[in-house]
This record gives sequence, structure tokens and C-alpha cells, in this order.
Amino acid sequence: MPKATVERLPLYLQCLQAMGDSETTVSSDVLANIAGVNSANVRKDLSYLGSHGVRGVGYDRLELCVQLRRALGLTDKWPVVIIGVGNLGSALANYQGFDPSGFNVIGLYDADPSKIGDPVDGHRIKSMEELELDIKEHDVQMAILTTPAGAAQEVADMLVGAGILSILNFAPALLKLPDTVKCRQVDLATELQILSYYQATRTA
Amino acid sequence: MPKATVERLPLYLQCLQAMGDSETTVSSDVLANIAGVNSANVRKDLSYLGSHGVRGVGYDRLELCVQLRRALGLTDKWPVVIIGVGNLGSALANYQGFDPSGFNVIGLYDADPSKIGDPVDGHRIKSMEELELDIKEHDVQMAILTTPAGAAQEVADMLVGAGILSILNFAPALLKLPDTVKCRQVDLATELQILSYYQATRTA
DNA sequence: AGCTGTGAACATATTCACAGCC
DNA sequence: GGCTGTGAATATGTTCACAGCT
Repeated sequence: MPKATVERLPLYLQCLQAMGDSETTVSSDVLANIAGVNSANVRKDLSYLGSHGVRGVGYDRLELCVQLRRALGLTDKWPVVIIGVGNLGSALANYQGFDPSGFNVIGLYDADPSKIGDPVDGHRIKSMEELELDIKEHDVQMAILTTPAGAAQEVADMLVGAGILSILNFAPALLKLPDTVKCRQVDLATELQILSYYQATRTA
Repeated sequence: MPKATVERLPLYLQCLQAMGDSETTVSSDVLANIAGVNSANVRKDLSYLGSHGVRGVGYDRLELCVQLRRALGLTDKWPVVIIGVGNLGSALANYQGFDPSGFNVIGLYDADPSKIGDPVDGHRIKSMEELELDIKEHDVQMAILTTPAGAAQEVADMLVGAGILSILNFAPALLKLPDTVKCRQVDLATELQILSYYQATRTA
């Protein structure tokens, strides 16, 4: 499946879920409008699912959700760990969308001994030693990194050593990782700077 | 400038800044390695800056930083507002990277009357009425949206009405905006789901 | 009539490969 | 020798346009 398509599938899923149960059927045109994409693009993307829309009608909304979830590997819940329980880590820990999206936060970890044991959204913050054990015990493959930039690489190395294969990195630091590990970087400064470019170009 | 290039410029800037003052000169090869990009790609990207690297030597690091910042429209600081001071909004308010990145948080706003006046990182949370006034008074063009999903569209409409032209949206909701307004969506569930796809494909 | 699925056309992005300069 | 800048080649992504099904 093309990279560009993979990156749009969650968007379609989000659109379909947001529509609610009012519609049983959705056309590529309607979905395209909500998602802000060309309708041919939607059809081509969905064709990779081996999806079967009905000509003259559209796609069955619920069946399409199931197919999207299957294609994205969301049939079972992935266990994930969150490392670094500062403001951002706490914010993510409190996020209510993990479960419906297909993920299960199994633990929060921090290097600061004074935080260990503190409650956050039904969890108690655990130590880095426990992190390594938990990853191995629960076969965790995905980690969310919300440490300060300075600690990110060190933690990442440990995660990789423990068997983590996918990292979602919110720390403003570029990680050096083996290419067996997939990483997505979410960076506030980067996003704002991209907006800045278009904002500046507008007036120029 | 190509969209793909614009989205890489902040990355280069981040790499150059992270290098510190040890190097006065950088080759496309070195930068490419740190950024995880092909070196021809780096050179082509930088050629849009009207940059002048020196053959046989490379680029002057500091001059390149200046050129990148200029190209991204970061010569002056952009005033930005943050709307929705929950966990995530607080996390962003405490982020130390705004100033060096070229942004200046001028205010935090929340719809919840019980929060108004609370201190967060040197600011006091203000009301939505003040938001509208502040935007007009300071000519603010960029807003960061960290409200709950349910409130996002309503707030966005207000922002657009007040004159905001760029929105960085962390709320898990797709905004319907006039096409004069540029929006970037940062969505945790989406990012994890993309990782899920690659994680699942790995074993399949 | 209304929609999907898809080949063909087009557009964008990446990489190669090398001439040209320091 | 070592690097940049860039045309040409390739790869990827998007959109058009329409045949084909219901």
C-alpha cells in the first residue's frame, strides 16, 4: 500500500466515525468532501482495501470502518507505554481516544524518583527499571516518548534494547535509531514554522 | 517553493541548531545524514533559498540558519494564542521552544469561567471575550487549538471571524474552514494508527 | 441515474550522475 | 579531492475521464 494512502486511512476512519449512525452508506464524494480530498483519490485509496463499494450506491459505512481498522492492523488493541510524565505525558495519559483508536496504555514511566508512585489517570507512575520489564513481559512494541529533549536519545536506546519497534516521539530531538525501528516525529516548532512559511508568503 | 521542501526546512534548521557551535561549515552529506534525507535532496532544497554553498567546502552553518529562518518567515516573532488550557494546552504553554523557534505566546484562553485568572507559566488564563479583543489588538494571525473535540469547530469559527489565518489544531476534530485559512492537524490517534499499519505489516 | 473501479494523463518529488568550481 | 548545483531519469502521487455495474 502506498505511503500516502496509509497516511490517509486514519483520516477516513475518523470521518466515518464522526458521521455517527445517521448514514448507513457513504459515497466517495461525500467522504472526499469531509476529508478534504479528491473523490477519485478516495476511491483509489479504498480500492487497496479490497473494498467493495456498490456502484450507484457507495460504501457501507460500518463495513468500511471494519475494513479500515483491519488494514491498519487495529483488530486487537496494541499495548503502549508512555515515557516521560511531564505536562505533555500527562496530557496524553488523560487522552480518552486511545481505547477507541485501538490502543491500550499499559504504563507511565519517568526517570524522576520523586514522581514514582504518583497517580495519573488511573495509573501510578513507574520507574525506568519497571519499564524495561513491562515491555518484555507484555511484549510491547509501541512507545510514546514525551521526555525532555536531552533525555530522548538515551531513553530511545533503552526502548530499542528492550524490544520496542515503533516510537511516536514528541520530544524535540531527532533520534538516531536502527532502521528496524519505525519512528514518527511530532514537533510543535516544526508545525508552527511550516505555518509561518505560508503565512509569510501570503503577504509577500 | 515545493510543499515537500517547505516541510523539510524546519528539520534542517533543527539539525543545524542541534549541532552547536563546533562546526562552522556543513556539507550536504553531513546534514543529510543527521536529517535522514538524501544529500541531493538537501542540496536541491537549499538551492531554493538562493543559498550559496561553497564547492569543495559546504555551507556556512550560521549563514544557512539565517537563510532558513528568513525563508520560513521567522525574522520577526509571530504572536500566537493558545485556546483551551487543559493538560495539553498547559503542556504547550510551558514549552520552552517557542521563543527560539520564532514565536511568542501572547495569551492563554479558556471557556471555563472557573479557570479564568489561573496562572500558567507566567500567564493568567483569560476569557474568550478577551481572546477576540487580543487577536484584533495585537494583529495575531496564528492560533493553537487545544480545546476538546466538541468545542473545536465553534472556537475555530470565532478565530476565523477575529482574523486568524493559520491554525495549528491539536483537537481530534476536522475543522471546516474557509480556504483562506491554513490549518495543520496534529492528531495522536492518527499517528499511532499509521505506526500500527507498519507494525502489523511487519509480521504479515 | 448514480456510483464505483481503474487505465491513462498529468503533476510532484526523489535520486542519480556529473560538470563546474574551490 | 571534495564539494555544490542541476539537468535528466526515475519513482511516487494525484486527477481525469469513462467503462461497467446496480
